[in-house]
Amino acid sequence: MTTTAERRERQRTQLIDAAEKAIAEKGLAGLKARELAQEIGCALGAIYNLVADMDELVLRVGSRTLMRLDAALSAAEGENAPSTANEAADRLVAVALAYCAFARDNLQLWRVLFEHRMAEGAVVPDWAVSEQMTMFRHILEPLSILVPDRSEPERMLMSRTLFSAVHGVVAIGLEEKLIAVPRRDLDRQIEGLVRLVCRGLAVPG
Amino acid sequence: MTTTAERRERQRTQLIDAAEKAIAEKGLAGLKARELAQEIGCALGAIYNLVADMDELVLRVGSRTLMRLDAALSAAEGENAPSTANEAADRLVAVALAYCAFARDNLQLWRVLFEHRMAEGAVVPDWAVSEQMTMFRHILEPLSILVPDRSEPERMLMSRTLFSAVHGVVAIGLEEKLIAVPRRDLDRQIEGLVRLVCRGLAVPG
DNA sequence: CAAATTTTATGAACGATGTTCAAGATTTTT
DNA sequence: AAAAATCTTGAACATCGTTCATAAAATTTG
Repeated sequence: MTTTAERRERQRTQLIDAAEKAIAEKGLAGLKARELAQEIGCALGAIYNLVADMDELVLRVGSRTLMRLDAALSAAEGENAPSTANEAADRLVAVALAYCAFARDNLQLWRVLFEHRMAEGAVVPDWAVSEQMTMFRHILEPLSILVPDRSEPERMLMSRTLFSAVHGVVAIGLEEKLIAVPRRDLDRQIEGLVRLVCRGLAVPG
Repeated sequence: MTTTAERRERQRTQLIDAAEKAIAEKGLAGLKARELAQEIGCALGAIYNLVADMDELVLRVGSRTLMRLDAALSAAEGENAPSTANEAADRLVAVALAYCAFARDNLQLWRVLFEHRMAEGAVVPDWAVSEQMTMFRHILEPLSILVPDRSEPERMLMSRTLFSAVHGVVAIGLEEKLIAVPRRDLDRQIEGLVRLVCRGLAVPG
């Protein structure tokens, strides 16, 4: 016997599945309430029993994307923690390249993480905000090898900066409004930037 | 006596003015055809005699934003060209900080440059694409002082990478979905990144 | 177990939106 | 001045997300 709550939860999952698929295939603008309703076989209005509005649906899809991104970066990190400066640099390069690969392979879903804006006046719920810090974690560990003399808050800020820099190169490299950058060149740019930063960090301040 | 063409051109300018103001105040989502028509005192349908569609209007506003951005970066460059590595680094820092300041002062308009997506199937017109390369120019000159041994195409790619990196820091720093970064901290992050890269470039390969 | 009550599902209707187009107003040409 | 070409108008259209009275279903109660 399936309770009402269970069925509802299953339907909510179906809804997010359908939304994820729609965004992946057609972008954020291709997310239509009516198509979702048809896809999961419910009435149009029933969607609003599963989520408050489309914004929440987009946030839930974004949450999934962040989870998968985190898993992809973790996979790129390999087994044991870096112990030398060279290993730390290699680790940072591997994570950065994994970020780029994920963005390329999940272009539309990845874009939603940064391009989506809430409706007028609405605020991003707490659970969605707290997830966002996940990504910096992958950079913090290698950094503590590279610059062990800096304080933890300093390294935190450096993590954010380094992540943002790589993110920028990926974002503009994958922006097809500009001249497209070939895959190899983009990877080279990213590796070059990360190694450059590591070299700069190695030089005494 | 004003010819029809002149009046039309004036109205087109009014339309872009109104669109620019609307985006600056309320963001891209606050751009409404009916409000624009009311603002410039014409019928709703008349807008489509001035621009093909809303996409073109957004591109024209973006073109203006790019012009102003270019002017802001030029102003930050000062008078004479850098001749030493230190001067080149200072120049790059100044340009990067000017980019950040412009983005902050023109947040909504600046965002449109990167967030706007054309309608399904539509392609970005050539004039809009060619404008986009403007920004890299401000970085190329200092780079030729910093790394005179690299080839011009190589420096071109490095310009793009450095611009993208700074852009990323600014973009994520100004993203209010994440925890807001205080103005001073963001400026420090940017200066730190640029100086780090310059230091890395100074070290022999 | 049947009746009453609460909860849920439905899709037509609403208010916005960008865009189109037949018809009327205006300008230009003859 | 008449005729032709052009421009302007705003109602109408197609799509959106969202709401809500009503019907269906599930649950609680007697």
